[in-house]
Amino acid sequence: MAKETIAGLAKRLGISKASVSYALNGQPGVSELTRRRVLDLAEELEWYPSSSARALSRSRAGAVGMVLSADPLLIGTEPYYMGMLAGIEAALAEGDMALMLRMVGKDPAQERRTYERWAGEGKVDGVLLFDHLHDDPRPALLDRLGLPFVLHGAPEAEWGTPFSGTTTDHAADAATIVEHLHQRGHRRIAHISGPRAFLHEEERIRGVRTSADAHGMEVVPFEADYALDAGHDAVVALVQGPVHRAATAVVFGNDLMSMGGLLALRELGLRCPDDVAVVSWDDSLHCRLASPSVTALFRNPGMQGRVAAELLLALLDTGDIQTRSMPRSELVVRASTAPD
Amino acid sequence: MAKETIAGLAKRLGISKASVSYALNGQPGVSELTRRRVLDLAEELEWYPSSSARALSRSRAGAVGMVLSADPLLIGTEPYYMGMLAGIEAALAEGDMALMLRMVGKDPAQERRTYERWAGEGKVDGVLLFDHLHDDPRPALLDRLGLPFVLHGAPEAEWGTPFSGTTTDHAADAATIVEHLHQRGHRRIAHISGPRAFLHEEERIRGVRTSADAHGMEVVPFEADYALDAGHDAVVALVQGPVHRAATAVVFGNDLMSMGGLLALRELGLRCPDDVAVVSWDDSLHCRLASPSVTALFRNPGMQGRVAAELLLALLDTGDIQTRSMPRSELVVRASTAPD
DNA sequence: CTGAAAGCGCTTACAG
DNA sequence: CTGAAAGCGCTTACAG
Repeated sequence: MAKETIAGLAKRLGISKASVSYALNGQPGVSELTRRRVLDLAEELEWYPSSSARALSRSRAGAVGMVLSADPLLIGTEPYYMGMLAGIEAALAEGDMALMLRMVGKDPAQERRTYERWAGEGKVDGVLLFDHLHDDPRPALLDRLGLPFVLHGAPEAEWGTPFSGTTTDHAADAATIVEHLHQRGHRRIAHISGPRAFLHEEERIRGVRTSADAHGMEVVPFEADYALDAGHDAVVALVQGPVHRAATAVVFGNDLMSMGGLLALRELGLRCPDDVAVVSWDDSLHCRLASPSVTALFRNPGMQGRVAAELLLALLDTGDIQTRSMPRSELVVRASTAPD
Repeated sequence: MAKETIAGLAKRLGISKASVSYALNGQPGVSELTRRRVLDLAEELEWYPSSSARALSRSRAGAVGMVLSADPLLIGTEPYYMGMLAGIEAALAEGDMALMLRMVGKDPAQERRTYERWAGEGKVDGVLLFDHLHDDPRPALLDRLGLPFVLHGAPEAEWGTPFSGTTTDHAADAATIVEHLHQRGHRRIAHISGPRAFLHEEERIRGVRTSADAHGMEVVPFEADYALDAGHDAVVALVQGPVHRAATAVVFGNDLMSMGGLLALRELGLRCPDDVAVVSWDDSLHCRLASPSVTALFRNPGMQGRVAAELLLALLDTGDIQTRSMPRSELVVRASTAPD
């Protein structure tokens, strides 16, 4: 069974290749009857047009790329990524786009070379970008490479972004968390953030401070790196710091750090939530299973991924640059901030 | 800057397209000097050959596919998949192959259609298969489609597999677990497995029974579905069963079920490990963080993924069908089986 | 070692 | 609405 081609179908049906192509692609130029005959034959033969031939003649790869550039260890334990991936993939599949996935370590050079190569080879039609950095070199790079992209989870920008992306109101999320803690009676809180190199962490830090100020609360900021140990060590450092600054609640930038923090509290003989309450900026099974279970912000990674992918599809289709703001995240209140 | 092509490079260098192609692909037919000039120019121009043109003329996509067909919720919370994915991707990247990822629900029809389409379109050169089933229709399907594949985590087969794959000695893993429990003094254990539809679960069940028999231990098998709640409910059912069959240790088929089991024990007022010890067939952060922390089998998903990908690369390259058996997994002993 | 040419399997003006 | 033809950018015998 030699591989069928469009020429083969045309011959079988006694029509031209062009007609087969038009029929296949839902374009005008063929009668309904002919179209049906083509479609039926393709289905009967279980035949699909060659994606590489199509890509070559259309100058369109039919795929979008995604580089996961975090520490593989972190990625593996961060349910956030998988949830997002599922959402992205679902949206892309609906838009008939394949997902090309590349995992590189925390190596910016590798990520850059991947984009250069993808662009040069025409391997993908666009890419999804995460974790917007200060002076992020990637947007300029991708522009230069002519590779369309969507930026996921960018802060709500005052500076009129010249690119597509989903935006999250991190200040609103911060307010949700801070207000919850205020309501629970906390007046001094610590905020263990992820690296400030990420724009969203800057925004969160600012948001927490602003909201705390508004409620007459004090905030101790602390920069960490999302790892379990980082959360642990941050708590140890905080507790061993000057007593007069002791916080009664700690907000962690992700679920892993929250878990590390919980371990540290236990080691230090502090009880949660009685001595120190805990909130995680990401929800996950870890938060649900921990004891005490951890109050967490549900950011709906699946939905966020889906929307980002849809923006990219739209960008590729129509060239429309647009931003979509994500709905405010919901706080899932659990035992770690329970009123005594 | 019009997109460069091989013809452009040839003209710039005053040589033929063929020479450029030979130079690029490390094939004989060009002088070293010419080769260098071509390579240097390509690098200077930051130029890469079009992947679709290459794919079309070579009849090779330069990508392999992977369908994740488990429940998205499960995938998101199962660190096993991400670890494996990282290993796979690393190996593929080294072999200059792209990874095409597709996530479908627990819908066999969707998975099948994905393969049909990938094969028909020539979108991927091969696929990676997981979770070998009883009477698995996929190998025959892929053979019919002419899509090379590697089966990951197949049991050590007596029946001379006609296909490439990594094999795991599940009986040996079972022995590791059972012997550990025997040593800890347990004589009656329960084994909450995943679905028996998976060959590896059958093997594990058999292995546990064999090893238990050898040590004069009794086993209560229980089939579940890997979900958190399934682990929970299984424990409840076991505990509420006939008293004379009460087990002093429970082996869970994965980490999620172990967590569910732990929750159930707590609800039932049973202490772990004092009343009931727990072992998980997969290690993960969950096992490390749970209280008590859970003794678990470390199966090294990253390495397994890497090997599976390497087998696929070899298969695509040379057509060599081979199996590679994975090293025996290591048991990470933690509090859930600690001697009192 | 090099050049001219056919071919991979589609898409898309263009003329009828 | 249909057919003949060029073109997408490579690879690969083939003849020199």
